[in-house]
Amino acid sequence: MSHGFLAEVGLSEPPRTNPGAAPGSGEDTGSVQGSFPNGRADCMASDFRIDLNEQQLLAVQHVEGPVLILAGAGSGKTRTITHKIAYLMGQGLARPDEILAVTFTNKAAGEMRGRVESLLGGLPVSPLICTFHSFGVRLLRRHAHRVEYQPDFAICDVDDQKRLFKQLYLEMSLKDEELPLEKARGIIGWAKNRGWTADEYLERSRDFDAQAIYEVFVAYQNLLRRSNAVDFDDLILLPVRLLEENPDVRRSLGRFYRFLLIDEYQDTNPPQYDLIRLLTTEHQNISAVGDEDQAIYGVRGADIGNILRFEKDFPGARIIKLEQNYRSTQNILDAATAVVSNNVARKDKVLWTRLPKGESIILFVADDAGTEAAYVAEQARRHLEDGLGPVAVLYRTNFQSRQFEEAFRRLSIRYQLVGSVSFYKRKEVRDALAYLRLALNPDDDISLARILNEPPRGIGQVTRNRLFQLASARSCSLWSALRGALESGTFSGKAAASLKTFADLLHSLREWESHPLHVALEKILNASGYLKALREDGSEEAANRALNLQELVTVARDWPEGPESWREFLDEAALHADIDEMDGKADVTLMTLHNAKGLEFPVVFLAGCEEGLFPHSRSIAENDLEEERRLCYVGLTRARKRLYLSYSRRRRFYGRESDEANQPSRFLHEIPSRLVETIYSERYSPAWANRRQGPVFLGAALQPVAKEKRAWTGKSYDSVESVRRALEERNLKTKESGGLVAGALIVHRTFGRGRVLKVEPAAGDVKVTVQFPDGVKKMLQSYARLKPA
DNA sequence: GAAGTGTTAAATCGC
DNA sequence: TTAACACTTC
Repeated sequence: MSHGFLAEVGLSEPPRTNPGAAPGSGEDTGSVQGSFPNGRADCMASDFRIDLNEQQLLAVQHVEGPVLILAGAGSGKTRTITHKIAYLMGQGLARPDEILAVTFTNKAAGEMRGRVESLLGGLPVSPLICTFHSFGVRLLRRHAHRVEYQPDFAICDVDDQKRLFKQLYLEMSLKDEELPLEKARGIIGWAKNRGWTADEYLERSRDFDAQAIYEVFVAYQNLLRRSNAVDFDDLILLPVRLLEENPDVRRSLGRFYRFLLIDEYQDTNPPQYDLIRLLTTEHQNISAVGDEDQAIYGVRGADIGNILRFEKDFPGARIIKLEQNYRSTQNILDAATAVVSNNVARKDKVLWTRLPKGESIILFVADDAGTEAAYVAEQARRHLEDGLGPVAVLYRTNFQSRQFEEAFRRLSIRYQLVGSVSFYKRKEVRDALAYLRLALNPDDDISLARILNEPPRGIGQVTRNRLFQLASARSCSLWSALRGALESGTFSGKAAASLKTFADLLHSLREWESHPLHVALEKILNASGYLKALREDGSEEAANRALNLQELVTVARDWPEGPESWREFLDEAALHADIDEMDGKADVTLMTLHNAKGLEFPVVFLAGCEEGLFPHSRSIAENDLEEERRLCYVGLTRARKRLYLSYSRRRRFYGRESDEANQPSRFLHEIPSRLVETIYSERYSPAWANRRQGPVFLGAALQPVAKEKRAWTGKSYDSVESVRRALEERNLKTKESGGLVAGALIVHRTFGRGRVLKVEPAAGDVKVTVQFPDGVKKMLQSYARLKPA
C-alpha cells in the first residue's frame, strides 16, 4: 500500500545541485513535479463548507504563523489536517513540495496521502508526508558526510541493537552480572530519547552504575560509527546535529519547506522537538495537531510538556480547539471523559457529541483469561452476525493476545493480529534482508555478522570470534578483514575452506545488484543455500519459513523499480512498524492499546482491566498513573457504538498463577456506574457448564518448587525431583492427571482455581484441603481420586 | 563444529 | 510455559 512512497517523494532523484554552489546549500532537498487542474481551488472551497465545522474550517484556513490544533478524540483531527494540506495546494498557497507533514507511523502517512489525493480529485500529488524517522533517513542519506557517515549507512533496529550490545560486551569483556545488558541498553536508549550524549548522561545520572554505563554508551556509539550504522534514535539525533552545525543546510531546508504540519504533537520527544525548532527558524508556519489527553509515549521519551508549552515556544500562536466528537455515543464519551478528568496535567478541553446515548457499557468479570477470551470471542461473533463490525480487541501487553487468538480460532473467526509476530521481525525475513544489504554493501558488518553462518556453513564460534578480532584490530570492516585473512592465509584447514566459500558467495551477490529486486532476491536465496537448508529441514516450521520468504519475494515483485529501489525497499523494511501491516479488512483486529492510537471501530473490547496489568505494575511503581490513564482514555475512545470492558480474577504469568485474585483496575472505578452493566463469568466459564455433571473432580499440575521449600506431610522439598520422588513413593502419578503438592494450584470444576493447603494420602484416595480466593466459600474440603503411577 | 541436554530467566508500551 | 544460554557429547 505504502510501498511506492519513498519513490514518490523523490528520494530516488539525484540531488539538484546548482553549479558553483557550496555542497549542501541551495535547493538540495529534492523535489517532484506536481500540477493541478485549473479551477481545483473553487471546487475545494465548496467541499470545505460542506464537510467541516466552524472550528475545523478555522484551523484549515489559518495558514500563516504558528497554530496549535487541540483536537479531542474523534473530533476529526486527521480530516482537518488533510484538508489543510489540500487547501494549501488547492488554493495555490503552496507548491506540493513546499509542504512537509510529519506523522508517527507510515500507516498514518499513507492514509493521509491517500486522503489528500482524493480531496484533490484523485490525482497523485506529492507533498512530503512521512514519519520523523523516514524524514531523518532522507536527510541523512543526502548529507551523511557532514556528520561523518557514509551515505549508504545501515539502519539497525532493536534486534540489531541487541546483537551489537552482545558484541560490545564481548569486546569489553563485560559480564552481565556486573552490568545487566538489558539495563545498559535500556538506559542508553532512554538517554538518547532525551537527546543526551554520553557525556551529558554522565553529568546528570546518579545511577550507581553510571560510569560503567557511560563507557558502554561511548563504545556503542563508536561501534555504530565504525560499522557505518545508525539506530532509530540517531535518525533524529544526527539530523538535529546536522542542522545545528550547518546553518546553510538549515536555512535552505527552512526555506524549502514553507509549511510544516506535525501530527500527534503530544508524543514528540526532545530530539524531535529540536528538529521541529530547527525547521522553523526561517518561518513560523507550523501547524501542530495533538491531544494532551492522548499522550502515551512517555516511555519513548515523549514530553507532554511540548504541547502544554506550545504558546510559549511559538509566541503569537493561535490555539484552536476541536471539541465536538463525531465518533462515540454519549455513554462512551461520558465514560472516557470521567476517567481522564482524574488527570491533572491537561488542558481545559470539553468534548461533546450530538450522537445518541447508545447502549450501556458492558463490564465482564471473568474467572480466568480463557473465559475472558471466550466471552469476547462470542460477543464479537454476535456483533459480526448483526453486521455491526468490524471489531477490535485491545489489551495492555502483547502476551495477552494468545488467549484471544485461541478463542477466535475455536469459533473459526478470522482475525488479524497486530504486532508480536510481525512479518518483518521474522528471522528468515531478516536474514534475507541482510543478504540484500550485503549485495549492496558488503561492508555492512551488522548484516554480515548476522548471516555469517546462516544457513550453517561450517563457520563456528571460534572462527567467528577470530574474524571479529581481526576486524577490530585493523579497524576495518568484517568483509575486508575476511578478504585480508584469506589472502594472507591466517586461517587454515576447514575454517579457511568455509570462509573461502562464504567470500565467494558474497562476491557473487554483488553481481545481482543490477537485477530487478525480486529476481535478485530469489537468486540470492538459492545461491546462499538458504532455501535448500529449509527444504532439507523437513519440519513444518521450516516449511513455514520458506513460505514467508516466498511472500517476501512477492512483496519485492510489487516494489517499483528504479535506481534506488533496493535502498528504498530496505529502508522501509527497517522503519516498518507493526501497525503498518494492518489493512483494515479484517473483521476482528487484535492489538495493544498503543497500536490502536488513531483508529476507530464500531465495537471495541478493552480486556485485562486489572490492577497490575492495566495500570501496569511498573507504572504503579513509578507513579506514572496519568499516562496509564491517558492510555485508558485512548482505548475507550476507539469505540463508536459498543464498548466492552473486562478483567479476569486469575491470570497466568510465566505459566504461574498469582496467589491472590486480581483486583479490578482503578480506572473501572472511575467510570460512573450508571453507564455500566456488569456481567459475571459464571455463565461462560467451564465451571458453569460442568456444574451438574458427576462428582467433584480435582486435578492439578505439579508445580515446580525448585529452591523453594514447601511443607508436605511434614517434609520439606527443595527441588522438583525430590517432590517427584516423594510422590512416586506414595504411588501417585506426577504428571498430567496430577500429583498434588501443597501450594500447588488446582482446578475445580465448580469453584475454579484454588490452592492446595494440605494433602493426605489415604487408601487410594487423597484428602485435599483447598483454599479458594474470593469464591463462594473460603475453604473447601474434598476428595480426589488419583491414579496410581 | 554441530547437535543434544539441562538450567534459568523472562515479558509494558515502539519508531 | 517457553526461549535462550551454557555446557556436554558426538
